[in-house]
Amino acid sequence: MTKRYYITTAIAYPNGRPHMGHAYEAIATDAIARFKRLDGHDVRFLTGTDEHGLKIAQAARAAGVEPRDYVNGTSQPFIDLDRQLGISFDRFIRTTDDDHKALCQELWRRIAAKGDMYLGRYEGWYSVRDEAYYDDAELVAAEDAQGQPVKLSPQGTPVEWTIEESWFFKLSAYAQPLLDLYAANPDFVAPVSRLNEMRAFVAGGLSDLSVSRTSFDWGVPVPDAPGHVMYVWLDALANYLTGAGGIDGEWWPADLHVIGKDVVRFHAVYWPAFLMSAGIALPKKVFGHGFVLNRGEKMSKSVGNVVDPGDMADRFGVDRLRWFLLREVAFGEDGSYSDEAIIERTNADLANGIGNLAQRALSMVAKNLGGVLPAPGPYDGVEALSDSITALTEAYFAAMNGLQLHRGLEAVMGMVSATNGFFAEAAPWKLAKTDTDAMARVLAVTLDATRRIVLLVQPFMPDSATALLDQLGVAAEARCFGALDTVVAAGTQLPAPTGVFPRWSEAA
RNA sequence: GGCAGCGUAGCUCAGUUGGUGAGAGCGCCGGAUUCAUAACCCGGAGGUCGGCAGUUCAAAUCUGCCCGCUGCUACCA
Repeated sequence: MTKRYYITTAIAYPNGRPHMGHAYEAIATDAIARFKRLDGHDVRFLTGTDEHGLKIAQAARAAGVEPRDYVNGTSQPFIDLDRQLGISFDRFIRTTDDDHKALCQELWRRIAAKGDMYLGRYEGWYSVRDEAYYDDAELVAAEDAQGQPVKLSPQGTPVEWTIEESWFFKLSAYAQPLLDLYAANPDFVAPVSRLNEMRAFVAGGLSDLSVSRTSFDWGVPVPDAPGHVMYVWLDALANYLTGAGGIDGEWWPADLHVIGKDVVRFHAVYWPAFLMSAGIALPKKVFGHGFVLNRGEKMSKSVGNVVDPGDMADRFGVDRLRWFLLREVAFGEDGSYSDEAIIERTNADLANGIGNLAQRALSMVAKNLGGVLPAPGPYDGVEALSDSITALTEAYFAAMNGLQLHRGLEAVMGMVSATNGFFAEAAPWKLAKTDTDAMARVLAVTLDATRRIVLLVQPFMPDSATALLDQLGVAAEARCFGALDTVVAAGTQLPAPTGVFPRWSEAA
């Protein structure tokens, strides 16, 4: 029976254009999904957009269109970006999808049936103009026409203390169950620093959660409660169930929710509490990745450093961008990107490293052996190389299974370095003049090491890896990790080699 | 304010329970080489291990204080 693996990204809020953070999360999650597929799992990969809520309704109104039409337009760029970046999702869910809305209501009914929903009052500073509540801390001090001090919303509109009817979820009842969950399964939230934060937060006591609103209607209607729409997070989190095939979906529970560090609480506290209440299994793991910053700064229009990830991919190439983000940024930590850093990193790793390794060995086979792949055989350093490759392959799998994507690539680069070292030491270009049999063996050993390297790099750079595997004569059915030890048969005719990773020069 | 973490070569970071002269990658400089995408290979320079004071025969590694940074959280107004 094939192992199954259900992985998700957070769903994006399409009230603007996708930015680098979306691209980063999609790429990282895609790499994990591809890794699992190559590792023999039957994978379900879900991503999408979170289309309900007040802000969308406001944006639609500002644009003079219906919310539904508005999100039809704004979710499309996210889909387009995913396709451009080679994101191998199985479903792009939109919370406005009919099956999702039905599921939300079913989830609500289950929670209500458990007795965890009650009607109460939600109080706060409300701006009629904005149709929004604000925290005390968000208000700004100002003066009215009489010079009296008043508080205004961040938009400068008047606010008044307002009480509205709201359904509440008995989150307070789940503090201990959540603490038990963290204790029994310390891997539930990663990195561990996030788990510790959640534990501290929950240990401090939980208040019940307001999970419906009557002040706007762009959301999923609460069953049997006219005028109420669901709290957007309840709606949004439920997408993982919808994407699993329904409330008792075949893909549930999820193996991994990949999310940004800013929404860890929703996924590590609220979500499991909702699920426990509804009597549904919990996801296995929640991973909060860091943010990628443009030259270490948050993108902002005033700083003028807003970067369109699609433009970036066009300029550098999708695989270069994917490689950079996953190799340079420690997965789970914040990272920084810039043109210079991307060029430097990818030139070093891809052009000088993997690409050059493949090219130097392949071109010798082409020139000296008519492009016919020779058989590997003994030579000084072959065993040491083999040992090194084996150890680093293990390191790669350990890192990948532990979601240390950057460590996985570090191991791969170690393999590249070891292979280049072997090649330089054996100097097959000298053997070409003295011992062509030895030369052939050395080239074959080098190419097989290269084959292993490229196999492992597939989750990160699917297109480039495919091109390289074609050049290495690797059959389409011999590209999964189960075929790592399947050496390409000697005598295979290889195509004429062409560089896959051209060196980036400033002239370009 | 509380809790947690961090501050090590230009950059990103490793550095088990304190103990050979403090490391890796990238960048930089030099050498060698020519199969290859001026790449690869070899070597080198460069660090008060945030600061101060302690504990110890011995501290980047332990303790205290200080400075700076980050995350979570609370509160005042």
